[in-house]
Amino acid sequence: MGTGEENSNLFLRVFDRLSAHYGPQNWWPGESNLEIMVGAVLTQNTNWINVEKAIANLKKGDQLSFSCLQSMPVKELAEYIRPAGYYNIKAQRLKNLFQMIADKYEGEISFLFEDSLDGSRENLLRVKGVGPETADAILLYAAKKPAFVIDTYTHRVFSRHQLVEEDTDYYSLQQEFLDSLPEDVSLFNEFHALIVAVAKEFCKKKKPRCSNCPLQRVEEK
DNA sequence: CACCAGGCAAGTA
DNA sequence: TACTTGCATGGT
Repeated sequence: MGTGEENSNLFLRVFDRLSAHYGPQNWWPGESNLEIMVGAVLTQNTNWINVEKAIANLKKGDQLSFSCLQSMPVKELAEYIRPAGYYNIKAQRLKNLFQMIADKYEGEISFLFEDSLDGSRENLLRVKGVGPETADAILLYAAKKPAFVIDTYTHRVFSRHQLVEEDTDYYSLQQEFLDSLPEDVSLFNEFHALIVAVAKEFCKKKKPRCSNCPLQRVEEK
């Protein structure tokens, strides 16, 4: 990957451009699978900086373990995660997630991750508050399974560069990535992180700065 | 001051 | 099915 040669696969060419421009992203920040899972819920429609504050609160109170979080009243959890915004609903969503792991995987996160990709995704999606992006983020970044994460940035960057249809949906867009990329967890990990990096610099909603974007004319072979 | 950030669910028509 | 709205703090 990223040999410097221009790749004939358009999506891999995008990856090569971004990889050459930005270098390794080292996602996902988080010291444990539990921390990554919690972060995946907390970052819903929320700046990552604020998620880090919420996680720091849990760590400071020595509450970042499955048993602590599982037994903690939802109202108390909400106070710990307050800086991440939407704290009441996110506290309930985290409780829903822990309850599913308790019910279906004996309270062991490792058992969830030992399940098949499709099986674990189904159970994650059944949790109220876990949608496709959150589920795939947990599967890719915590479980290290080949689930390609789609987010608003992915859609914005690729449609703005006219690499995909403007009105595509989550699963169609994800399928395009799965169809054109080798099934490689570290590639999926890095690619998603690189898309976020380029979007933050060049593809903000309000200020589209397209000059000097590393993806200019990537569609031409 | 307005706008946005690594979504999701529920309500409406 | 296709919009719209609530959820909420903190940075620019």
